[in-house]
Amino acid sequence: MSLSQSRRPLYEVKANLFKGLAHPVRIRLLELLSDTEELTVSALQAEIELEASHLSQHLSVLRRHHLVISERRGSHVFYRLADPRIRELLAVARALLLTLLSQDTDLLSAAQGLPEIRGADG
Amino acid sequence: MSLSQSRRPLYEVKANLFKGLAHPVRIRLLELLSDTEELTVSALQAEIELEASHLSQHLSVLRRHHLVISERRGSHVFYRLADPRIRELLAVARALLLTLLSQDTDLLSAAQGLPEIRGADG
DNA sequence: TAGTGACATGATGGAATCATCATATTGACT
DNA sequence: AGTCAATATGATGATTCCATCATGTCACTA
Repeated sequence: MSLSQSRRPLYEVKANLFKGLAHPVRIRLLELLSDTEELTVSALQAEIELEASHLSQHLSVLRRHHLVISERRGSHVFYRLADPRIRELLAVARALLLTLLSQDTDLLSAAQGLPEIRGADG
Repeated sequence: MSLSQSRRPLYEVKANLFKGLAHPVRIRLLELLSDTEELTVSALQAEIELEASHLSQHLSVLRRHHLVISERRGSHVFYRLADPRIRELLAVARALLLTLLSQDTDLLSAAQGLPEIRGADG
């Protein structure tokens, strides 16, 4: 079982990586961590204003995908990016999107009938 | 409605991008297109051995996310990457994964109880 | 314009993900 | 030990995504 993933073609693993990135809250969390090197859950929560358990679940997803590393020090848990390339990945994605957006202002608005954003009024 | 996406914070748009990438078949398609510049649906189908309509739906998703561009010439439809940065994005993702894999051989195997792969036996 | 090949779209059941709520664990302080 | 703050885990209904099948459209040829 341990190598079941490694045995799979790389694009399976890669899809899994992107799946871990495929949520606005998680993107936001990673970007916060891209800026600040290290943050506690409380600090993250203060930034994104999300219910604690909900935030914790997203952090859990990020951990499972090995995108972040958590470390408990005292009564707080500190999170940081698992690898600097993650920052790079987000940067490339941002650059790509800006290019696409400049090509077509409307871009993803039609994208799969954009699942309505909940909580954050657009 | 047209700018509803642009009005949203970039991480929403970015999550949407990653959502478009979050499927092994679509990753595979993009990688095929990364290698070959331009391919017909038939050619793609020959490579990935997928039911025509199923393939078409994934191509549809990629189109909606503006990741590929399709062009009909005669009785065939040609697909290519919408932007060279997409190739770059995949390359960064690959590099990141290789790093993570070397750090932890087991990597994503435990990731969210890896949704069993259907159709393609690993 | 009938027929065939190449793609695309629509509908449907099932799996996976998300948001919310309740509950459990861990550490600091008393 | 008891309590409170910080964080994580589990369960549930709603939404979204995926795979399969049936049908529809466009282009070429006869």
